[in-house]
Amino acid sequence: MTSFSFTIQSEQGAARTGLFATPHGGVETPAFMPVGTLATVKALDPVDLTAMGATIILANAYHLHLRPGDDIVREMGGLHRFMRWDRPIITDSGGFQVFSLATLRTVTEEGVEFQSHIDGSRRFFTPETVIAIERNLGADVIMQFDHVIPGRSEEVPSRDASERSIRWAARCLAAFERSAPADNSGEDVQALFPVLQGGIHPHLRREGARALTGMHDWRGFGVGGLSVGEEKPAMYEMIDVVNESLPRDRPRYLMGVGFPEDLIEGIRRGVDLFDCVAPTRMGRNGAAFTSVGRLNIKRAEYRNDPLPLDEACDCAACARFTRAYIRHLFVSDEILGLRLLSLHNVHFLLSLARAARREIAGGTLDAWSRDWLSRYHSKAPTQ
RNA sequence: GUGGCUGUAGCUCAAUUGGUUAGAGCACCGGACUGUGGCUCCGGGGGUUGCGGGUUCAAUUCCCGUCAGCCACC
Repeated sequence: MTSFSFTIQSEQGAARTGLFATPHGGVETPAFMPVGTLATVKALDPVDLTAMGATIILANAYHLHLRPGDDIVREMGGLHRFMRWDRPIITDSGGFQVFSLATLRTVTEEGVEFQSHIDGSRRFFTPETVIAIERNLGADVIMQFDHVIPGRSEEVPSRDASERSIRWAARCLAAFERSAPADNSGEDVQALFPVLQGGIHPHLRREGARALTGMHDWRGFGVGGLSVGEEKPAMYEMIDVVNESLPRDRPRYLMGVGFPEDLIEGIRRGVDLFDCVAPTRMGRNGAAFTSVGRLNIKRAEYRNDPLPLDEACDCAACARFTRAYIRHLFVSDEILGLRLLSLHNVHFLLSLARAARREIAGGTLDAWSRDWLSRYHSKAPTQ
């Protein structure tokens, strides 16, 4: 198994299971990747993540460049050694920050000038500087610098951002190839993924896919610019379009998604990799995913509830703690509460992806996902 | 015992010196969060203005009494 090979193992409809190989080990797909923007999945230890079965996590080049600095990370032996995570890592480029920190940046063809949200200093990011940062960080998969805009954008701005992202993909690729290890045994220890943009416009997605696939034999593809404010049906339609437009034998990474229902819908449409802040962010804000829907642990009704968060869950939090206790922790602002809900939510998405892999392999994905969604939307995790 | 000050939402305080339906922050009760703000945002419930009288078209506001807390002085 060579580095970054992707082997499809079973298929059902558009959905598939596979094995994505990296220098730090293989990733069974479809997979959910917990987000560790600052080289930490907030509130969780790598030991926790390993125990839950996480095989790959995401970090962020923009944030780590600002603090502690990608030079520091490199000096400390790279991201894996720095944070003590020896399995695969992907770094996002900062393209999403072009969207999320829109009030703090100026976009030009050359690149993006950010005003640091930490100290106000001005930092100019280009496809070339971002690749240098991601080389220093040393993740297995690195994402191109792209231009993300709001999901409901009209055709003109969508085309503008999409075409700029394609030009930046070419510049990232050139910088990536220039910086490939010289003493090589032939193979780069990192893989660069482009990011397909195009908003909610099917023809822009198709044109973008054609341009990217014609540019290079990429090891995988990011699908970006979704889950950024557009309606869910539009997002699902775009996933369908992308699934038909991208090469079948490469992993497809739907960036920033998602909620449990989005994982199911994405997997059914052929997505292989997901990342999302939802489990940890919502966990810190008191929301737990359960098999019968979302549960807000701060609600008064759980004050004396002896049940676990989710009776169908076998995570470390559900195995030991009651809703009443975790609610108490939240109401009292105790940090263990954040940790337990983060743990539970990440476990929830990891086991959801695990279950989906099993169902695809067994050819039962359709019925299973229908039942799963029906139960999830059935309301009332109380009783 | 005498004099003074203060009593408004669970808490801390507003209310243009008598003028619509007494407001705000926090707390409480709900909701939102998708390539990360333990952030933030959006809704909601809650007051016989210590109590009892009086003056007035109108009282949280002025007057009398009373209760409670605090301060000062015998």
